[in-house]
Amino acid sequence: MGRPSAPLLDLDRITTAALTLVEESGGFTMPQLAKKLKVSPSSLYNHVSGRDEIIELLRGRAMSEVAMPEVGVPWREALAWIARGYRNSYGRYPRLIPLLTAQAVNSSAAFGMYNTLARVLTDAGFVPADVLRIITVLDSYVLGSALDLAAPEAPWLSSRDVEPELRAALDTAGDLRERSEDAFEYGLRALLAGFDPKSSEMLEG
Amino acid sequence: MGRPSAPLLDLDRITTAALTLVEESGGFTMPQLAKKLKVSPSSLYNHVSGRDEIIELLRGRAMSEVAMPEVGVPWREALAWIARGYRNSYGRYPRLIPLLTAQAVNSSAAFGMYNTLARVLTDAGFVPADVLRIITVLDSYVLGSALDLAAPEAPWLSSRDVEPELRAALDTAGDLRERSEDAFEYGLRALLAGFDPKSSEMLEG
DNA sequence: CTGTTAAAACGAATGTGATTCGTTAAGTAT
DNA sequence: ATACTTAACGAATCACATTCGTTTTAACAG
Repeated sequence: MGRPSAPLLDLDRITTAALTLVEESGGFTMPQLAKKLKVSPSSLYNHVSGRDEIIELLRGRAMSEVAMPEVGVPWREALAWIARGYRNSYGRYPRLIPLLTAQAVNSSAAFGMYNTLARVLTDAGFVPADVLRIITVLDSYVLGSALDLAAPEAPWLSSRDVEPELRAALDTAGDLRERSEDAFEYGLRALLAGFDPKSSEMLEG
Repeated sequence: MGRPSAPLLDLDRITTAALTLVEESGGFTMPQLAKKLKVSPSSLYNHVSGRDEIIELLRGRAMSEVAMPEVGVPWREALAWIARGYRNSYGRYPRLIPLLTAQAVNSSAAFGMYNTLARVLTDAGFVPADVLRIITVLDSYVLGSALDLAAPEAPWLSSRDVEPELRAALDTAGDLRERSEDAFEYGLRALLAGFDPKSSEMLEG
């Protein structure tokens, strides 16, 4: 065939097609991706170094939608804002999470967020050690919540060795998205209430 | 060769060898596994249905070491105990996490833990909806913390677009294991302090 | 224009990995 | 002993990621 008049591929189209495949089937392969783009698998290598780079593009796409809070808002609100944005960016594409966690992070998209978090927390009066702790905690919590969202519904309902207390709890549940969202807000409230710059100052003198 | 006098394989040996490979190299393939067991790849299929079953065996192995708290301990202590045990069971084999999160859960090992959590929380006075929320939150937090532990050290140190507040926070950090452990305890304390059966009653009654 | 270079597609080939199948030999129950 | 099952093997299949050599065309320099 040779080079076409108008390029058939670019990073944006590749990313979009890959994301569609991931949402549809929970994964993607190079042949599938090529087929969706009406192109041969080897053509993809004219634009990306390999499959791993496509995964990093997907990470970037997911992270690109996280908005930072304005300056001046109270620190708890700022933290809540960032955490929600971070989680929502993953929540939009839940089946992407297992792919992203299987590979080391190469996207610099996360750094803007970490910087903002550090500034907000420092201004709030937390000592540096606690700033690091809180950033780590929020990061873990958001990622874990996103994973929960990606989990299948099944295990909660299937088994028969469920005792009454657990049964009662499970019976209050709506669908996965709703339950996950609800639990996320509940835990976020608890976390933020548990963070306290006062005790941070006291510990270090 | 034909059938050997003493069986060369069993589930335990397969699981142990796979776990060793995962810890050494972050993953395993059937040929690698077979080689480590001095056996041909196809022989493995006499004992397991496929690679996925081996991953479930690994999940079971990791979970088997979680101890439940005695009855009668205050609910916050009981929760902390379970959360730590759950996390440690993953923390022992950090490189296993990405494998486990990439696949749906089939192991029933988690149910004992969920049942215990539900009983403890119900006895503490939480309404069923909050019981479910707290279980979900703890599950997410522990899994997220384990993932954090599996992450590579690199990204924190490499980049140069790190602002002063973040820089100061990062400079307080020891090695990954220590930092992760420290942050986990910090967040767990915050979470537990933020949970309150009193407000649980008020909202519904 | 015209000739050169780079870009972007292709098909064929390679190597690895998971899994299946037919065969063989050793244990086990009748 | 005979028949059945278990557990190994080697060969074969299929899917996938990636590389390479080739071809066609776009962009550009003279």
